[in-house]
Amino acid sequence: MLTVIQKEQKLSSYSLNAVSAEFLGEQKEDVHHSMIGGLFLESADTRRRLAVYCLKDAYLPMRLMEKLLCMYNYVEMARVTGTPINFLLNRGQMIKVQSQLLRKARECDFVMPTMKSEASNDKFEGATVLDPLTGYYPQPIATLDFASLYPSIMMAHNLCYCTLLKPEQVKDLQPEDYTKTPSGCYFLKSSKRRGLLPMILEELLAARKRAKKAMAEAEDPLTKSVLNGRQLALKVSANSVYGFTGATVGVLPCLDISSSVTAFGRTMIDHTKKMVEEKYCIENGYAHNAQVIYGDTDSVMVKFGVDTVPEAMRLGQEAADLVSATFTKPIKLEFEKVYYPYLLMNKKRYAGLYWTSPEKYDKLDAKGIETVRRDNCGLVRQLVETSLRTILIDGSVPKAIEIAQKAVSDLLQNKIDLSLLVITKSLGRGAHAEDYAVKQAHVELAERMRKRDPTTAPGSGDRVPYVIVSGSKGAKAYERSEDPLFALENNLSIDAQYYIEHQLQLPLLRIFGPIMGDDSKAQSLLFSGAHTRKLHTPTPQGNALAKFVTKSLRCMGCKAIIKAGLLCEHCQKEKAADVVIEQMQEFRQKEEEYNRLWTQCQRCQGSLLEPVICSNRDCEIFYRRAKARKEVQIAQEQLARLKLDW
DNA sequence: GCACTTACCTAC
DNA sequence: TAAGGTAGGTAAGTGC
Repeated sequence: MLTVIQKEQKLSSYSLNAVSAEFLGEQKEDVHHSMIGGLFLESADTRRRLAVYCLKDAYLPMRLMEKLLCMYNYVEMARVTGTPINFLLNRGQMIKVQSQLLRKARECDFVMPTMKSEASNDKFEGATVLDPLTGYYPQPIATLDFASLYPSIMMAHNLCYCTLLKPEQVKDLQPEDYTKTPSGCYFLKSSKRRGLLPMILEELLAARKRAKKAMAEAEDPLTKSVLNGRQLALKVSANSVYGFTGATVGVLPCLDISSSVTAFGRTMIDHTKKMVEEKYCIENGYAHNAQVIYGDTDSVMVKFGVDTVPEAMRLGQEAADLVSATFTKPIKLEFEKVYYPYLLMNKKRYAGLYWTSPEKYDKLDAKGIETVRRDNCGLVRQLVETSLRTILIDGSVPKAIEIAQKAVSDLLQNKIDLSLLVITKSLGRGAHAEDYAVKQAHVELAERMRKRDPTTAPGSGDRVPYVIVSGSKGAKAYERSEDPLFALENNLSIDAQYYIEHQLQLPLLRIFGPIMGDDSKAQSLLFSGAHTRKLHTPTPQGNALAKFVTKSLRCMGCKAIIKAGLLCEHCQKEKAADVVIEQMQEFRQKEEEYNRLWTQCQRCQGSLLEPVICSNRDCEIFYRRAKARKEVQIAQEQLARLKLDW
């Protein structure tokens, strides 16, 4: 489950405790490793406690697996791509494309060449990001998107290994038999020969359509979000087909395909921008000149100049249809949503209220800014989020300023919960300081933690949580980073000034600046004045810091802070553990049901590990014979009777 | 103080 | 060993 969660979810922590809290609203019955020996030896009661801790650690991943519909989604992916489930877990995207390619190749009587690929650094030009006309837009902005741009390009132009032509081959062909791509490569048209990649993409997109439909029909929000995960996984799989052709470290790179795909994409976004701006202008009888204020890869944001959401939607829809008609099938430009109001901060950074129906907005959508980045502390994320909400939804800049000022003042008075000041960054590469060219706060901290206790220090790929504590003047941030728990235990004080100048200031100014139309005014309102004066009666640091303790470090009975374990001495007698055992018995029943469903031999109902055929020799022989004599059909009928979707 | 590089994380 | 792609913003360290 760790592998599954790390692959599928973007979280600040991947500990069993954090993940369970996120998806199940439950936590571990934690016992610090130093206590295990003592608990085991002491008495039956303490051994029971130890057992409960172990059981719950086993129980939580099972619950996660069930809640996230892992089996359903992985079985679906395994079937669609023809890839074993353990490959889906332990390997990357390429194996899926390779499997599909092999399957399709056999179907079409091709063999796949074995390439002796030498590590090359060949790069190719990617997508266009239109220069943004940054600023705050109090009027509706319509967004037009190409649906699955890269896959649809490959399908529309029949791009594949088996349709790529060498320039000298082109001479013998009629012009209507091939396409020349904007990057100067030639491909055979589908009327001559259908490419394998386009066929694969069709299947992936059909599966995605099914998932989207199921998502729309689902009622439970979690099921909905899991099905959303599935359709996104299929989308990534479809995009990976393009990625696969461009992966020079892979088994079958073909940059003629990938660079043709991006080249088509570049011409398409330019064409779209031009067409929209040329059509929707005063000269053509419209009230305003439409303006494409931004666009990235497959999307354009259009300011039609109209004042209401319905008008923007109508024009957006019309424009999308108009542009779509100029492209080969299945390329399609879709009108998706209107942003109103819209704050465009920079390339790949914007926020706005997201409307898909004229009655009311769906949500506040934010891209690229601090609220969606895991390497910011909670305070910044929270403050940026509430500021945006207050400004975009309530329309009140003064109220937003008040909130921001309060945060600055709280920070200086040590009133901010330490958990909100924790920054996390992932430890890349070898995870040792010497592997890096420049010193960084989280890397240096990991190094120091390794010296303190090598068993618990973060390793390669882990996310390192840290806070910045006060230190000597002029000390670099990497010298003042500290493990939050260590800071708590040793009563280290937080460097409020650092958090103001290096965490809050610029993100807030980037929001308030464009909205107030004046950077220096925003600067002086937020970061100088009465609220920035540090009160002379500093709160004892212990109190402020003590707020930051994960739940697993609190007694389950009275919530007192304890170093490790389930219950403080005071509550030791309480039987909180019984609850866990009860829950587990309930789960046990579900598990049995689940086992029945998945692990019975289709012929003799014997048990087996993989849901195909058990190790009973007779069954195995039966199965192989059936297959050998092309009696698969019989097996399929049997399956159908058992209502299993083959 | 400034330009440049590196690392991280995101958008698509 | 196995590893989808490129574009791009931002913060902080480094070197002049």
